[in-house]
Amino acid sequence: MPEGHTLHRLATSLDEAFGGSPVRASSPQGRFAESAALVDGRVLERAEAYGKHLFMTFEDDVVHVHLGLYGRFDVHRGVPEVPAPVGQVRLRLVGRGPDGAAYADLRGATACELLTPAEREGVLARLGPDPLRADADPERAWERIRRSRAPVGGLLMDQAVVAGIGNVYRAELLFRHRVDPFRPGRSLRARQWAAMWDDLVVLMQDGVRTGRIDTVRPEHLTDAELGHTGPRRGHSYVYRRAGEPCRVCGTRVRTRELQARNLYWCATCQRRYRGTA
DNA sequence: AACTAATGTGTAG
DNA sequence: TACACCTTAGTTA
Repeated sequence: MPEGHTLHRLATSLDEAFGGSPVRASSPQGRFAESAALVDGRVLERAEAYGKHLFMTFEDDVVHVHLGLYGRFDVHRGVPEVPAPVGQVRLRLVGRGPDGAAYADLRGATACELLTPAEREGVLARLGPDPLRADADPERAWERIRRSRAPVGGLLMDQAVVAGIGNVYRAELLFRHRVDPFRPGRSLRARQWAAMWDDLVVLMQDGVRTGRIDTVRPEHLTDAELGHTGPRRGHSYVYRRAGEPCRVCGTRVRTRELQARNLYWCATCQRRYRGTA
């Protein structure tokens, strides 16, 4: 589930479980063993997320994690005893908080590496504004979008334009604003981008709160969906709904590969752009 | 039990 | 554009 909201959730969770205290770090799977040994027993000062990147700071050593497509970092707090690792655990952190023992297991990540603070800045320099950070400047994203001939559906996935958007937020944001994903960035208007950004901030903050991506307004949910209680996947307008009827107009949702990722959209609600920009 | 697809990114060609 | 990475949830048999 790793889009930006997942990483921000994770940073908070790691901070609460281990922040400010010494942690034991190890790599049961072995691929991060040397680096884990370097931070083992030291104080985790803080964990923070920028877009889909996670940084855990131990003085001048920064553990940089990127979950990629299928990585997970599961944090367990208040356990009576820390269990033996199950499966391929790249990095395990163990600590002790106010509510007992805590441990976290990282598996399947694309990146788990030790960086210097300067290298961390290098990673950050390649990222666009992150809607989940209070200091994010949507104008920086707009400057790229307004000058680009590339399809806006591709621009939104570019982490140098906006940091933290993935395939789900991309598809859903475009639908909610009735924007054709193939429209060139430069055909958008400033006011439209401002509205999309504001919406994205709310959607992603919701994602941080709930741990899922829910983008469908209540009036567009079925009675069955409204009545359903208990854990479930987030609802979407178009993401992974290829061939199903659009929740707004009933047209079958379409899908197509764009830059090696599955794009979903409703060709009726997101009317084809025919401008000359 | 076997098989597929996946919320991502980097590299090679 | 293709695929390597390396894991799991969901589907099919």
